[in-house]
Formats: sequence, structure tokens, C-alpha cells
Amino acid sequence: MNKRETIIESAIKLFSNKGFEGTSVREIAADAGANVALINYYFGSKEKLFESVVEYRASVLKGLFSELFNNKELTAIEKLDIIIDKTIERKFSDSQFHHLLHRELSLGNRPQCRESISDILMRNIIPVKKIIKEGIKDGEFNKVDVELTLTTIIGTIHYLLTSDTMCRKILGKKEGFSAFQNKHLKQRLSEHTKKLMRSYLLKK
Amino acid sequence: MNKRETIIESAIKLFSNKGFEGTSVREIAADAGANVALINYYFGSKEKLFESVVEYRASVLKGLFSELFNNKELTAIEKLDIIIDKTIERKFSDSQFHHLLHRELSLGNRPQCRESISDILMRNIIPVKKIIKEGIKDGEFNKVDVELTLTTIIGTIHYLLTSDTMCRKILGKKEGFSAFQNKHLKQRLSEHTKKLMRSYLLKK
DNA sequence: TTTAATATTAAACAAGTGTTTAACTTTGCG
DNA sequence: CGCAAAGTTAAACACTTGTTTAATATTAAA
Repeated sequence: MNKRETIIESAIKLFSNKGFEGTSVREIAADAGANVALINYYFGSKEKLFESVVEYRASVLKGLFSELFNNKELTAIEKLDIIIDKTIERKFSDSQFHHLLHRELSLGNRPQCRESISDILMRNIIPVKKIIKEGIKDGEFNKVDVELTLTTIIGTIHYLLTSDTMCRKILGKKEGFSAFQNKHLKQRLSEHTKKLMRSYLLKK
Repeated sequence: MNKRETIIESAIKLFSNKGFEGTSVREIAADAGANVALINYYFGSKEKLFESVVEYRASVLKGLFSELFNNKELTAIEKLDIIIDKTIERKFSDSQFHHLLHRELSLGNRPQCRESISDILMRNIIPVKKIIKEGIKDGEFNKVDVELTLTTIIGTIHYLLTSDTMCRKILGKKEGFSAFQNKHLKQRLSEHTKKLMRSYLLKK
């Protein structure tokens, strides 16, 4: 890993934990073991470093579900099951970064940055939308509000990951419980979301 | 409205829009038409101003659903309908402030602040939990995962309000569409959430 | 009106901010 | 090697940050 990537990794860690404005370029440089000037040398500015961070990680999230849409052997509800599990897996394993995206998304500054973040998030949402629509067209699903149904799937998973503190309180757990590294919770969330979708989407 | 309150109001506006770290005390003072030193005179520090902001607004959100729990004339699903509508109404009318709370909640700094914010949010969640539990005990509801069901309700509403940009993209709307002031969207969200909960909770 | 508490101010403070400069070192290619 | 490009550095730059100080203005009670 070269110094450019080291800086990006440190930036991801610090931006995720302390926010964009709450992190100084000197902190990032120190964490990466690099000179402050290197940040401007490689990225031009702190703001452009942020954009690089987003792009850098975005490539990992890229097109996770697109091939699923073209699969003809699975039913729509089976596809949705896979989407639910993968979304949970992804959000749990990288909850810090997802917080970073959503935090900056809710801010009034840097509108261009909001635009690119929402584009990244949409890449994983569009295939889900298509799959639900297809399920309805094929008569497998009830005629539901497609956009809000996918909002429910993502929103349920997302809200549970709001913060470790919040998650503990919702679940009524004691202080020691670490929500984000809990395997049982992922399983529980997966079952809940799948059952919910089956009862709502599948015809009785 | 005295100067102390004027400062709090300006702080709410600016913190909501630009985040805690992204807002300077001088901006707040300027917006409130007050001298910078007044912030430290009244609140002691920027951080304590933030706590005052949270407390100030928390009183408004206080105990919105507690009396609903004790109501014996409504069925559990009817109570839930009311909760859904009130939650939508509240979040839509004050989406900026809710973003502020959730943004700071997801940050690693100021753990004591996270604690008080999650306490505030829980005040509105606990009665919902009770109502769903009661519905199950009375045999009106299926035996669902209570904590995750309420997460679904709040998460659905919350996620749609992530950002105006994001909301537009999810719904497939053009640039002009302003999600947060749209009456039709509130109605649509209300119907979706109620239907979802009826199909999931009520016995067939 | 005197007096003491409260409110408000401009100015200064020290520390931290992102960024730039110019010098120096390392790298890789002809 | 020679040399240019890329990488890395310490120091300085100009500016903003939250906070404090000490002086002044306002208020309200005695």
C-alpha cells in the first residue's frame, strides 16, 4: 500500500468517526504517518480528499445486485431474500463508512458531494426496485408501493445501525452489548425483514 | 424572545444545516444579531450551547405517545395508526432537527451527548414498544419481533427523510420536487406504513 | 439618585485550520 | 552515471477557531 492509499485509509477511518469538519488534515497525516503537505500534493485539498475517499470505497459497493436482476432461475422473493442478507452483511461490516455517507448527505454544505453520494447509494437501490417491480408484473407480488417498500427494507436495516448506543437501547440490552459485531443480531434482523416482506408482498 | 433564546434558535438552524463542527460561534452570533462573547456568557461554551439546544427542543418532543398507551377505547392497530401519522407529521415538520440528532449520534466524539440524544429518541420509542407488546398479549397481533417491528416503522419514515436529494432519487422525481414540503408524499408514506403493519401484525 | 447586578460590547488571546513554498531526497529511465 | 520526474519534508502563511478580558451600557431595586 503506497502513501496515497494509506492517507485515504486514514481519512476513511477518521472522517467516519469524527465527521468531515471534525477531522483535521494534520490528524489524517499523523495517522497515516505522512507529512501534512502530502495531502495537498496528492489530492489538492481536504475537500477533494473527501471525494477521493468516497470514490475509493464506492468501487467496492459497485453493482452488487445487477447480475441478480438478470437471473431467471430464482423467484422474485428468493432474489429479495438474497438482497436482504447481502445488504445486512454489507452495512454491518462497514457501518462506519455508511454513517459517513449518510451524515454528509444530510448536511447543507457541499451540494455536489451530496449528489455523488446519493448516486452511489442509488446504484444498490435501483436493482431492488426493478426486482420488486418484476415480481408485481409477474403476479408473484401484491401491487404494493414499490419505492416505499424498498425504503422499508433499507430503512429498517439502516436505522438499527444508527449508533451502537441507540441500538442497545432499542433492543433493551445492557452496556456491554456490542451491536455491530453481534452475529445473532444479524440473523435476527435477517429473519424479521424476510418475514415482513413475505407477509407484505406474497399473495395470501 | 430574549437574546438567549434568539441564540438557541439560530444555533438550531445552523447546527441542523451545517453540523456542530461545521458551524462557528461567530456565525451563530451573527445570525442571532448578538455579540460572540454572549454565547460564552450565557452558555459557557459552544459544546454546552449544543446541549442547551438539545434540551430546548427535547421538551417539545416530550411524551407524545404516553397517554396513548393508557387509552382503553382504541385497539392496538388503531393506536399504531395514530403513532404512524404523528411520527410522520413530527419528522416531516422538523426534519432538519432530526437530522442534527442522528448526525451527532453517529459520531464518535462527545459520548455524553450521544447518551442524552438517544435518551430523547427513546422517549418516543418506548410507548410504541409497549403498544405492540400489548397487541400481542391480547391476541390482536401476531407474535412478531417487537423491537425490530418498531425499528421498521421508524426506519422507513426516517430513511425517506435522509435528504431531499436522496428522496427525490428514490421516488424517481425531477429536480424541482421538494420532498419535505410535499403533502401527497406524507399521505403516501402513511398509507404504505399502515398497510405494511396491518399485513404483518394482524392475524389472517 | 445611588447602587449593585445583569447584559453587552470591542478587542485581544492562544491555538488550530487548510494551504503553499521552496528545499531536499528518492526513484526510475536513457 | 546523469538527470528529470515524483515523492517527501519543515517551515511559514494567512486565516479562522473558541474563549477571555476589561470596559461600558442597561436594568431594576433600595
